[in-house]
Amino acid sequence: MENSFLKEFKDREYFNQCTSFSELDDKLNGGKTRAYIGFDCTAQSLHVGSLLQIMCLRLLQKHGHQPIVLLGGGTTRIGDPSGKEETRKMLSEKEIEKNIKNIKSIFQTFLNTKTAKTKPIFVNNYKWLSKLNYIKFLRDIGKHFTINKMLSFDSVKLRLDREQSLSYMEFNYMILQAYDFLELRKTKNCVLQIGGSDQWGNIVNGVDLIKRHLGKNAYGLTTPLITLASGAKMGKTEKGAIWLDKKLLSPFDYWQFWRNTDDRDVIKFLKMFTDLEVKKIEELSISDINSLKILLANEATKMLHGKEATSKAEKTAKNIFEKGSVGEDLKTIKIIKKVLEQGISIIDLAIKSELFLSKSEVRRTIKNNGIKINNQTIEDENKIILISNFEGKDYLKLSHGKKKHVIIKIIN
RNA sequence: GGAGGGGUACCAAAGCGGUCAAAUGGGGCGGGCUGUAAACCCGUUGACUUCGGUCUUCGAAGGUUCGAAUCCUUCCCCCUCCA
Repeated sequence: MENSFLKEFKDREYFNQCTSFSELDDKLNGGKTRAYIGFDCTAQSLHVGSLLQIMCLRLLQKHGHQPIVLLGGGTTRIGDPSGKEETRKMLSEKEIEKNIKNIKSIFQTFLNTKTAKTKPIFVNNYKWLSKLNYIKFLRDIGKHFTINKMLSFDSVKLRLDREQSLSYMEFNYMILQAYDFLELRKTKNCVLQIGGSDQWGNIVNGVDLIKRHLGKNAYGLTTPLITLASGAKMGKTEKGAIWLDKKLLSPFDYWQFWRNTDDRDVIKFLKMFTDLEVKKIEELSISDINSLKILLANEATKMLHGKEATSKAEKTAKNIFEKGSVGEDLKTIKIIKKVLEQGISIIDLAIKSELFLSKSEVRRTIKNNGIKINNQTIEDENKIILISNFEGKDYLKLSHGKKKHVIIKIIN
């Protein structure tokens, strides 16, 4: 009988590859199982690109298993060459520690931290990696790895094929990741590692190492690389990364990210990134695609930022896009009344709004009819904004294009 | 260690003494069409500007010249072939 976790894992399109599906199936059916995913701590937070991984851990909990979140304090100091064309920047110890702390907080919202039996275990591989003894490590662990095989892994092969340099330090990354798995297998009885499809090689190494070193079984499970219908990779847009952190990306912008999903991706995303039952999702009518996008935005935002922030975001979106008005979720820029009595040029005001990078950009946008005040297109780049432009209210809406809006509010 | 080739804007890639803020493509941004979608079409894409111009940019630093992305010197980095 197929295990409930694995079944839903497949139903939600999380499944890509597994080292030994039937054995893993048995293992999961046997009771509470621990599984881990490693997260890179190169950035100050995680973005949507890691969301599928997080959802895997969430699903694990849902089915009564226990997730282990490995924050790669050690491996981040090395840098995974998988999928990277170049050696990464080296981060200072301080930065990494700060990143870890911040990233950890994300999991508090996605995972259930209350149910004692399945609450997530956080580990930092710096704890064990930093203590390794080189000679001992080479004798105990290094002997299980052949260079021949290591060279055949995509992460290494691609770099070598392109004649790009790969430092010895990075070359060791896969061994360290394998060692992480071994360590967790030993100390936490963690039998499963999940990861993106690009991690397959690293995961298999871990499974092999455990088999050879401990003579025990372990399993690997990977998720597909999500490519958007547009062909782009998920997670980063040109405007910046879609951060899972309200300090870096407001709930409203997060909501908008989902609301703007390509038609062709909506059903897939509903399955992947919401808690709605797969069966129900499949029954939804795609003829009303925009309602589905709103549903997706609501569900996804709720999970990260909570109910209240979500309904605010939805309301603001409705006000802006359907009524052409404003919403309380919009960024508000304060302006002193005195300044307005003298008048402020539209260019200066636009710069103040932080919607533009330079005055040149403001001028250009005005020429292209891209700036509006209270829905009125600005035609003259020399226009002076006065109190009268506020039309009796204490605020006005400044827009850059159709989607970027800011509220300018008068204060004394 | 020897012999060549190369580093140009967000990316790719032209330019190889003035007409170069630098062709072209991609990406981005704005407009149109629409549904806050896709596709398509148009405009735009260093900064500042009193719209006359001004300033900074072609790996780094010097030099030649009235004038340099373009020529010379040194340095740094990358690649190809040989050892």
